[in-house]
Amino acid sequence: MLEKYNFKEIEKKWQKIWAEEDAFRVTEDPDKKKYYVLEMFPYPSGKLHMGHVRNYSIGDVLARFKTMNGFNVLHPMGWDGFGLPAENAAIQHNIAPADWTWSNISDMQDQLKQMGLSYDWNREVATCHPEYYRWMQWIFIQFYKKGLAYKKESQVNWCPSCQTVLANEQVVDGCCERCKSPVGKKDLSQWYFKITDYADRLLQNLDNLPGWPEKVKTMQRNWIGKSHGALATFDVQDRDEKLTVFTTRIDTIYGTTFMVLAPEYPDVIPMVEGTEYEAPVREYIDRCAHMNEIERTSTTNEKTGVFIGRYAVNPFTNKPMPIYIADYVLMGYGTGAVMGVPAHDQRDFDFAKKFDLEIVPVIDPQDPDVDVNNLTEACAAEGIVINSGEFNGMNNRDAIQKIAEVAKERGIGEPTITYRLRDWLISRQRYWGTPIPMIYCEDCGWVPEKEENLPVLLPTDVEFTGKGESPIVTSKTFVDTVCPICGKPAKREVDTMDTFLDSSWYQLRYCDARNTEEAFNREKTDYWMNVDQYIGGVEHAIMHLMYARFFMMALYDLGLVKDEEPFQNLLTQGMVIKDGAKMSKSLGNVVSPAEIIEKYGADTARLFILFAAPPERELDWSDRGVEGSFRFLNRVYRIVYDFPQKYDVKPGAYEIRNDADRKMAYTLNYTIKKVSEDIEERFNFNTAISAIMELVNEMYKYREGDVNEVLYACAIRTLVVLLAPFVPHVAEEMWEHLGYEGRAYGQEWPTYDPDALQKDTIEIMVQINGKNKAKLNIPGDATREDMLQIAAEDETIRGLTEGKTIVKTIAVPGRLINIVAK
RNA sequence: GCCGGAGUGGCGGAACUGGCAGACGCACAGGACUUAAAAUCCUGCGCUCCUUACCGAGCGUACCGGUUCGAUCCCGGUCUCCGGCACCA
Repeated sequence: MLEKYNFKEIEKKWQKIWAEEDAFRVTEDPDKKKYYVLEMFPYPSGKLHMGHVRNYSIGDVLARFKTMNGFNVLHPMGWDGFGLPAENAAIQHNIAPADWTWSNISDMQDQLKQMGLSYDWNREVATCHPEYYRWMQWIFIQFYKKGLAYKKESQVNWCPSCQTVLANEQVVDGCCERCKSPVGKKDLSQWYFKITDYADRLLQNLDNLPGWPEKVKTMQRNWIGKSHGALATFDVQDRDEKLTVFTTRIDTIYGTTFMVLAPEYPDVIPMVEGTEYEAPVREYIDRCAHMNEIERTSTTNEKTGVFIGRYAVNPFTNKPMPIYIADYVLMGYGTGAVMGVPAHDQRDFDFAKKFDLEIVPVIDPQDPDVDVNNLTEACAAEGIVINSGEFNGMNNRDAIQKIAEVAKERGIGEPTITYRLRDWLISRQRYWGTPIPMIYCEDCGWVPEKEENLPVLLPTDVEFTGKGESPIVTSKTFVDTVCPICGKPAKREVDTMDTFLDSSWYQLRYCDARNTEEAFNREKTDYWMNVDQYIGGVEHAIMHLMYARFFMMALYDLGLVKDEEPFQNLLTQGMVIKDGAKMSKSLGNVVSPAEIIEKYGADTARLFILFAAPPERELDWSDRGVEGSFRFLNRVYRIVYDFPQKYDVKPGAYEIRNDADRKMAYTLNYTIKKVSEDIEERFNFNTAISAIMELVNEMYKYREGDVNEVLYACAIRTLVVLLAPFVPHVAEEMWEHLGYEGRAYGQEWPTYDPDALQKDTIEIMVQINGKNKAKLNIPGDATREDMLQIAAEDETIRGLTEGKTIVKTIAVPGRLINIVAK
């Protein structure tokens, strides 16, 4: 070990040793308790950013800590290799997406290795590798056979810039989640997964995930959007059609004065054909069809719509009510038809005002501020039912139950549950993704490729045009094939899978990454799964984390895994920001991990990022703060470097000779306790590190005095071991310098001596009427009675209470005394 | 609009179960070492007031109120910020 902390040489040296020793390889060991730490794998953009550094530093501390605590730790890493940027690179720079991606993977792997992360690289996966997507295709076929995958023609979200369809989850504020372009509509035949079959399980199981942040669970609950209500069926006057609506407020059905259908509602055209209403209705439908998501859902209250010339009959009042089409009704939710109750729904109220429709109040909130016969806005409050025949006088809550029951008896409705969640559209009109292993035969229809023929390889003879069709259609070798059933000429599906499929099961593949016979071996996944701790950004709260849960449930139903949930505990780390804003090129506040590692080393980068904030919170990057962490490592390095020159002593049982020894031993044991608990129970690495800093400060003070060499040797040794999970390179260097066997990382995590934490005398606070007034030294084991007696005999305290009547005294052992005096 | 979360010095943050608010670090100031600087080491560092100084007093965890011997923590209300959902019937 050199006198000066030369991080570059140290880090290079130890990374080489770890690689040579294959130090982090793990295998299943039924005799050891397992622990599976997983960080969300990156998209191989080619460059590591600070978010990655934070994510992987957190995971690495945990993995190393658990290993030192005797667990058999699975800590893998891989690449979410498919995706659009590779294809854009192909269009812009004429590079094959595969070449671009593999080169990025290689670069990023180097960067990760420079961080000294304890990954078992033997288990590395890349979703764009044929040996991975082969099993992705296999899983798709199992889902298909189970009836979970289907192809359907429908109106889909279309990103005009990415030239592909998007899942519902990928449309954010009416814009493409990736490129922010306004999303349009398009009629296409696409593959879907029946995630809606799992809506209730996805929702229910959230209650069994105490290790997940409440925030993420709430977001998923909102997204699934379970809603209790009722269906009610209305006859159309002089027609055979019936209109069924979904409502959560069947108690207001007597207040229905009109009906509204979504413009896409299938029965609209037959109802207007050949009438004077046909032309305006067709025009309105056409106008809606050409609006993009933003125009369509703009939240201005200005309602538009067209009367279709037909009337529906209210089954409870038998009154005819005009039927409209209007774009505020959405085809994708409920039934695409709603009953208009202007008195009690603001949207219906706005619509009624605009089209001069009748407003009939049916709930009286019994509020003096509300005149139900002269409403200026819809009244959604609860109250007493009025104008509703036999139901008058009921509380509206009871009426919801009662009217639904009566409707069911009369065959005009029933209670029902609706979800906001839609089926998952998984087709993408893109090249760089897993080919959907389906074949279309004129005679047999859609047929899966034979499993022994997998993988269906991505063709390389394609042209990247950037037009609205999968580039794979340009391949001369891919499309034409034969039907796996009848052997006639047939055509392959040219669309690829949404990349979120690839990342929905990678945690299973890591358990058995090199298996060429099956996606994963059941025994191995039974040993390693579930993931004990999953770590990643909160931006994946809905999409990735819900898709992965769905996959796991479906695989469970297929009998392939033992649990329904993939991730036992979830930690969502906060963003790394700088100067109060997200790091971005446009703001020019991007700090590159490569620069920091070059200037200070990986250990400093890791230490700072863990020290600056607790993991869930945003982390404000500070260049000065990094220097502080670097200074601390230098300080540690020096105190360890100085050690053998002064004392040729090994740690062992130490004797406490004086107060200084006692204080040193206390700090040492307290630090072990604090660091262990902070990592284990709270993931508060910031306070764990600050405790180690305090230990170092104490050691600097202690070594100035009369040193108990055995105690001091213990402190030095413990310091290095405690630091090993955080700053692995320099910890190993110091360990080696101290002349110990093995590796710091191979040591057992230290335990503390509870006796050393017992103090003979402690200082407690004395309060008078709740205000701090004095301090008192008392024996550490003083009881409540002892404390009160000591206080009563103390002159200072007598002085403070002189002339006052003591009303009450409170004593909390080890903490304080409070005297209430008048 | 509905549902979450947060608000503490100049800054990042700490206070874990209602018990000394501000640990640790950054920044800043002063000192030691040095020909000098860097590095390092030591000291101080919430605000206001009193005091030559020592000592001390008051205020203080977004704001208003409550419970309690005692509140950053519990309860009620208000404000602000962040996140999610949203013409979802």
